[in-house]
Amino acid sequence: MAKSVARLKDIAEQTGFSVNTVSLALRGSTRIPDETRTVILQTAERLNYLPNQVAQSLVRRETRSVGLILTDLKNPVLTAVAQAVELELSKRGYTTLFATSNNQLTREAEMIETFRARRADGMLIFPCSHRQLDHIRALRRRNYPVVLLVGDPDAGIDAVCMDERTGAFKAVAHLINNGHGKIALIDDGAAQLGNTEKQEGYLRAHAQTGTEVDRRLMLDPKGSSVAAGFWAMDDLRGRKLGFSAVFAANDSLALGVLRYCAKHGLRVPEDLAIVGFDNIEFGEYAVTPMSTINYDVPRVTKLAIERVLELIGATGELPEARVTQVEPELVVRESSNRRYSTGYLT
Amino acid sequence: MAKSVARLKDIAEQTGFSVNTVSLALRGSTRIPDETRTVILQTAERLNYLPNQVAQSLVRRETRSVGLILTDLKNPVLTAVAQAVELELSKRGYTTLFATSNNQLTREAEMIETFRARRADGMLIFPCSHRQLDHIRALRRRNYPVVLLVGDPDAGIDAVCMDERTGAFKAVAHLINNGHGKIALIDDGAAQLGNTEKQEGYLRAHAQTGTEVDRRLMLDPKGSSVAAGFWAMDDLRGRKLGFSAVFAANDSLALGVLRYCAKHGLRVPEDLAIVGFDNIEFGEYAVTPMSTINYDVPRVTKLAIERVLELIGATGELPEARVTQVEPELVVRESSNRRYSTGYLT
DNA sequence: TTGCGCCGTATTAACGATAATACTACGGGG
DNA sequence: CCCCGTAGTATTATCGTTAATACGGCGCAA
Repeated sequence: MAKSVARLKDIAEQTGFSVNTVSLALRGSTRIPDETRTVILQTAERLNYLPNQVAQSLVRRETRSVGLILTDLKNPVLTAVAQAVELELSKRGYTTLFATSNNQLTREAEMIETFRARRADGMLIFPCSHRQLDHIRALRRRNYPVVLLVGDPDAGIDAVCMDERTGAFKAVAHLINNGHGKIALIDDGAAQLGNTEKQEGYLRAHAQTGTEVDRRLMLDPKGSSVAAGFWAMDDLRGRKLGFSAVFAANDSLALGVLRYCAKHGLRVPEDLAIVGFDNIEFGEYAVTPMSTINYDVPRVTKLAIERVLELIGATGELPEARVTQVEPELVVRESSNRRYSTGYLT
Repeated sequence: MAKSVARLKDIAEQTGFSVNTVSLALRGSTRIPDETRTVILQTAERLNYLPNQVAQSLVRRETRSVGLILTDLKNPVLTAVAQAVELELSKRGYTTLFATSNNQLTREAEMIETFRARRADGMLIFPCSHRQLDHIRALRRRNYPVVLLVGDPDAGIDAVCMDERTGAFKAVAHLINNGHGKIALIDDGAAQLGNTEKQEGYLRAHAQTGTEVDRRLMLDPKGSSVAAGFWAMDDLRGRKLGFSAVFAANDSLALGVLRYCAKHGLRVPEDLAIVGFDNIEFGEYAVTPMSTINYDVPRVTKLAIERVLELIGATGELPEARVTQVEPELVVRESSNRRYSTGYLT
């Protein structure tokens, strides 16, 4: 805390009024005549007075702060969420407390406790597992305002998120419609953390079109960096199963696949079609512009913040949990804009 | 703030001890016998007690929080800084208050005031202008611990940062050594905000090698997105000045240039050599891997946090401001790994 | 038996603000 | 001429915690 800052008491002493009068004057009470107010305001200005929000929080029993817990900032779309959340909250007079869980459940739980101790008025959480939510459910049960940024409709926790299942469905259906029969899936998280939404979309697209799934084409890249995508592609080719398209769970992975193709002389989309997820700028401006599923950051952010502020404003018991899933759009670019024609990769 | 949480008083009432005894017991004082402590701990557990950090902050006169103000999260390197800072601070028991200035000086000043009102123990700031620092200097003069993440050695404010001047120098010298004589500079910020470090490095490299500078090859892309790089390149080519290399102030811009080349059939590095800045993964794994200047995120983060905690820990007057510049390394990849041989672009 | 020390716990006063209530002087009405 | 309302300001309690000090009782030594 800054070494020695002016308090109401200091202004009181300098002006000869009581602490309470100073407080009232600074807050613009009508009970204080203009003359008195002017003296007080000038003194406050001179002393560079700024109300101590810690003390205010204590007495008002609200901190006007919201905790934001993300898994990781390597994914530019999470970054965009972080920035949008901060901007929107600050417009409404809230400060953002920020943390990343690094996809570790224990750290996620720790950060939740930290924010609870700091009495954040509410929290926005991108949980690392979409299934293991007991610690968060417990929070909600104690009437703590929480909004998740991924949605399990049955979790009993508020959520605002992209409908990943539908997004993945659209991506894979698009590939199938373009004549692809053997489509690889590069998706992390499904295995350890149970984040299976995209996988489910992938499977459902196959099912609805009567396309057979080769489960050996489904691969967990262990991470979601560009490098992970590169090595996932390397791994897939090593399996010699033949495939003509890849759906990657995010654009970083997809760009890794693209880089692999460039390095090994595979043409995109002629030899391999690629669709990513998130619609980051690096995909749009890749040397082969990347087809993808758009993540509607502004909309998700806006709805999530509105919801959490609604919960914060609720008196007594929290209202029933509500899950809002935003329908994602397919964005077709060069990396998948052709009907399948050449042979399967081997 | 969560609706109704257990307080020391609640534990006191349930156990029959006084508030103070409970407080001492929970903090592990030796004056409390084990028997008493056990009862109190169990009750605390049962009531899901968590100390109210707001109250603690008030009485301890420190919040154990640090404000982090960045310009923008579109640049992945700033993102990486944000994540590293948060992780490192949380290891040391500090919470990160987070804000972005969107490169607006007024918003930067606002966020500083917000954090000051919240009594953040210190601040780490990526200022939007490296020159207009009066508002920050004023903070420091009032003994507020601040560390900048860009360094002006003469600003009288602590700073830990990459030596951008030297970085730019290395990049441009590398291009000149490879035989390039006409090198474009794509660098935002220099014009409006006075962030001229990279430009200075660019000029110095020319001066030291006796290479003439054509100032018409220096361009402000107005922004630092991939798109901005793309259009900057478009603009440059429209000038018909002839040039064989580009140094871009960050990798996003450089990737935009790369995309432009792909779209217009220019080979990289044969027709155009490109060097970026920051060393982001998307550059490393671009279809033509991008030469760049490495931004040593872990080192900058570590030093900056150490310094701000040092300032926070200082008693009385703050020590003399100290500016630490980390020497950046040139990373040569495919986008510039050839001696200049073909003709100037026109 | 008296007194001293110490152990365990309670009481009181901060921290910096807000909020409810209490005073004081002045003016107007009965 | 006195009482009452009100404008302007002060006093006091409160938020949830920590810190300094106070207190009561017991054991032990003189």
